[in-house]
Order: sequence, then structure tokens, then C-alpha cells
Amino acid sequence: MAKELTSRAENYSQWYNELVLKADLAENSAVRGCMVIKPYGYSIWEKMVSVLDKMFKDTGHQNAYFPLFIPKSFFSKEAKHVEGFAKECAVVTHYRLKNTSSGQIEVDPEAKLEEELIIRPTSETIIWNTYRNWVQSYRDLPILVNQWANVVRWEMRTRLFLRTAEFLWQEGHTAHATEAEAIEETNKMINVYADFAKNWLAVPVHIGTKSDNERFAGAIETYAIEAMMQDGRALQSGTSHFLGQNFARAFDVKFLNRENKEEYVWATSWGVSTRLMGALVMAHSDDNGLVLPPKLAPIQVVIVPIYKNFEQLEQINIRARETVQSLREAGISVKYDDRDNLRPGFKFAEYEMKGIPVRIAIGPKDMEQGTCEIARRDTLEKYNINQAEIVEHVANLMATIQENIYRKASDFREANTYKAETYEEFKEIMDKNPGFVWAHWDGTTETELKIQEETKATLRCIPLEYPDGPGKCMVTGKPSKGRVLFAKAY
RNA sequence: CGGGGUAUAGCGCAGUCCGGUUAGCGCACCUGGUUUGGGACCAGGGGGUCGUAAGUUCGAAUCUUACUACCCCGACCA
Repeated sequence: MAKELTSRAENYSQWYNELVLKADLAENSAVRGCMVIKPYGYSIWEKMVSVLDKMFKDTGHQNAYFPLFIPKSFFSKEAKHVEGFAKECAVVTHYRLKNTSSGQIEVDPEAKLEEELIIRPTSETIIWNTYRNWVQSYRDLPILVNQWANVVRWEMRTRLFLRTAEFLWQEGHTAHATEAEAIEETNKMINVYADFAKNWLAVPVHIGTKSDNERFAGAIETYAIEAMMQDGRALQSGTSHFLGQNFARAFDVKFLNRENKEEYVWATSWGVSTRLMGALVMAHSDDNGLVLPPKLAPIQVVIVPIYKNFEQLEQINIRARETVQSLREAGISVKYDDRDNLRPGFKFAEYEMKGIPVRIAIGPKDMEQGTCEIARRDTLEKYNINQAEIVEHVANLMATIQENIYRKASDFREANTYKAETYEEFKEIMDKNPGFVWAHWDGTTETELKIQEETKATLRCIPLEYPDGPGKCMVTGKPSKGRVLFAKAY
């Protein structure tokens, strides 16, 4: 099993290449770790964006946009926040270039900014600086705003899709009059993410809170969804933070409540990023390429004609275009690939690599018998059906494949999840079987770091409901409230 | 920033140890023809200042030195 997983992991870079072109400008180290997302990959992202955007609107949110640049002074107002992000900030120091006498271009030393600008690694600071002016009364609350944007984090080491220097994401930033309402919002949004992961990405996730050690810089509580990739490692796929009054205090955002008393606003922030694309690839791909859940596939069905001569092609064209039409009417996105310079086998392989859920082939035999060939991407099965049944059959297949992919991922996670009773057992599992391990922990950062150092496994989340009751910490033997989730993580 | 590796056509590589014709192969690309139910074949063709700079030499992809970039592993991190 482990070997298979490794070989598949090695293929990821190839599948990724179908989606992105990693920027490789030899003489410009500045774009290191950034990515160029190719049109096909971007169309998958767009699909995710449209679904998530609707989910946000349905939960009462609106979109807005804030500046890319954050004045350095804003950034340092929340102590923990700056501590968390200071090490990975890109900083703008000048606003002009000039030609030197030797014809080179250099930064004009005369054009130094009075105050450096940080390229946003996340937008809490500039948004809360703005919210100060938006809020006077409890009647101005809540503010339920989301932003679709790019952010930059100058990571020491990047990893395609999972940790790029620049990435696309959405960040929700909400302001509330009460603590309870903000906590409810935090919960609501992590559940929106879990719902999206399950029902659209077809990836099962664990919801939980982060330990003190892993919490978002500046948050009181961080909720996260954790997914398992096919090599058994965990991927944090979305986060929702309860920020308390930390940012309101830092940016002096106060309102008058019904009793005419001044109070600080309660805050949340939540986000998912292009990392979800990585999750999609690493959760479902097989050795033939991507496997896309039908609900997110930009093209759900591809039709490939098979013919020996022009006359046959003409006949097939008519049938294929009718089929395209009727499938579209049923709300299914279809592509008819009538390129005449490529053979069918090439096209089959290409669409498998791109993860198109269903392929329909129509050839001379089908024309005679009134059939067509259906090929499922998820199971790689092929079979013939009558042309007349095609719309109903394919429509049903969309749901079947979506479910099947989810079930596969879910079974895989189940098969690679363990419970460890002792630390010895824990170490052995982590060493031999990559996966999730539920174990008792005493709740201290000290123990968490010891485990991390000795096993490379990190505490992924503390579940909202413990799978078992209380017990004793596997390392120290001190009391534990319940089992928490450990895994090696990306 | 530490340890290791790499740099030759759009992509993937050979050639470098041991210097010597016009730098080669596969894929991709262009033209023509035959093909087409799982990644076609034949013929012809285009594309390279061999990462950059300096040095050694009659002669450098090959040897020397410096520099730069990229990849993998660690520290760091969504």
C-alpha cells in the first residue's frame, strides 16, 4: 500500500502540470514559488468560486474589496498577529525606477516611501482599520463581508498549490455586537466549508479546533477542516477564526449598544484558498490522472467520434450534436471533440488525465446498432447503452459518480485511521502506517511539541465531540478530556 | 540558512570522467500521404550563442575559478 501511495504521489506533479504552469523565469528569483494557473485548472477554480460565493450569499454575506497594500503601522497594531506573520511578508519600499548612466534599470533611491507597505498576507488589519469608520451603533452591526483576493506569504519553502508564495483565496471578515453571535458565525462558516468539502469536492473532513500552538495569529479560537490525502497525510483545507475583541481593540472599533454604552466589536474571519485545488487532486487522482467530482468538473461529459472515413464522420456528427443538445438541455456540460488530427485513443487518454467524469464514444458500430459507449472515469468501466437512454443514464451517472468518489475517499480515510492507546503504539503507527491517529493528550503545548519533535506528527484538531470519553494522556499519563486527532501534515 | 543534486531545442534527456568533424536522441511542432473502437505510421522539414562571466588551450558543452538559477531533504508555514 505504502509503495502505491508513493508512486501516486510522484504523479501529482504531472497532474498539476495539466492545471498549472509553475512560473519559471530563470533570471527572476522574485516569482519563485508562484504559479501560473492554466485555463483548464482555472476553470475548476472558477467553479469552486461560484459555488462558494453562492453559499456565502445564502448565509447573508456580501462581497467587498480592500487594498492590496497595508501600511506597516497598521500591521503591527495586533501584537500576536504581527508576530505570526512578520517572518513571511513582502515589503514595498520604493515607488519608482530610474535609468542609470550605463543603461541599467535600478530602484531610484530618491523614491523611498515614507512608510513601507506590506503586501497583504491576510487582510484583518486593513479591514479592521476600515471598519472603525463603518461602525458607530449596534444598528450598524453585523457587518458580513467577504473578499475574493490574492495574498502573498513569503514562505521559505513553497509547494505547488499547497503553499505557494502568492495564492488566490476568499477571506470573510465579520463584525458583531455580541460574543455569542460572533461564535455562531465562526461555527456557521466552518460548517459551510465542511459542507462544501463533502458535497462538492467529495472529500470527507474532520471539523475541530486548533491547539494554542496551531491557532491563527490573533485569534481566540481557530476552527479547521482537516482532510486526508492519498498518502495518508493531513491537509488543513479551510479555517474559521473567532477573533474575540482583539482586532477591535487594536483598531479601536467601538459601538454604542442599546443601553447607550460603548463596547468593542466582536470579530470573525474565515478563508479557503487555491489549496483546495491541491486537495482535489491529491484526494482523488489515480495513476491515469485527475478524477474530478461531476459537480465541480468544468466539462462533465466529453463525446469522442470514431470513424474511418468522411461519410461516417458526417453521420456521427449529426448524432453527436443532437446528443450534445439534449444533454445540455438536461443541465449537463458537454464537449464534442471533433478534432480530426488526433486519434480516439489519444483523446481517451487526454480526457482521463483531465478527469472528465464521463466519456461517450460514438462509432460505426453504434450507428448501426443505435447505441453508444459510456466510459466512467471513476471506475474506468466501459459499456454500451441505447442511444435513447442516454440523457437519463448520464444524468443519473453524475450523481452516482459524485457519491462513489466520496465513498472511496471516505473508505480510504476509514482504513487509514487508527486509535493509539500508548505512546509506543502511536510512534509505531506513525512510523509504519501514514494516516490519522486518535489519541489522548493532556492539553499542554509542551506535550504537543514533544510529540511533534519525536514523531513528526502534529495535532491536527481537537474534535467538537470527542469520539470516546475522557482518558489519560498517552505521553504523560495526565488526564485527557478525550481523544484528539494527530497526523503528519502538509 | 544548512545538507545533497541539477543547468545542453518548447518538454524530457545523452554527450562532460579521458577537450578534437557540422552537438545528438525521444516527445512536441510544420508539410505531404496513408490511418482512426485505447496515446498511429512513413517520408521530408524547422528549431541550440550547451545557465552567466572570466581563465587555460591551436581548439572548450567537455578542464579551472567565480557567480546565478532551479529541484529534493531539513528549519518555517494555510
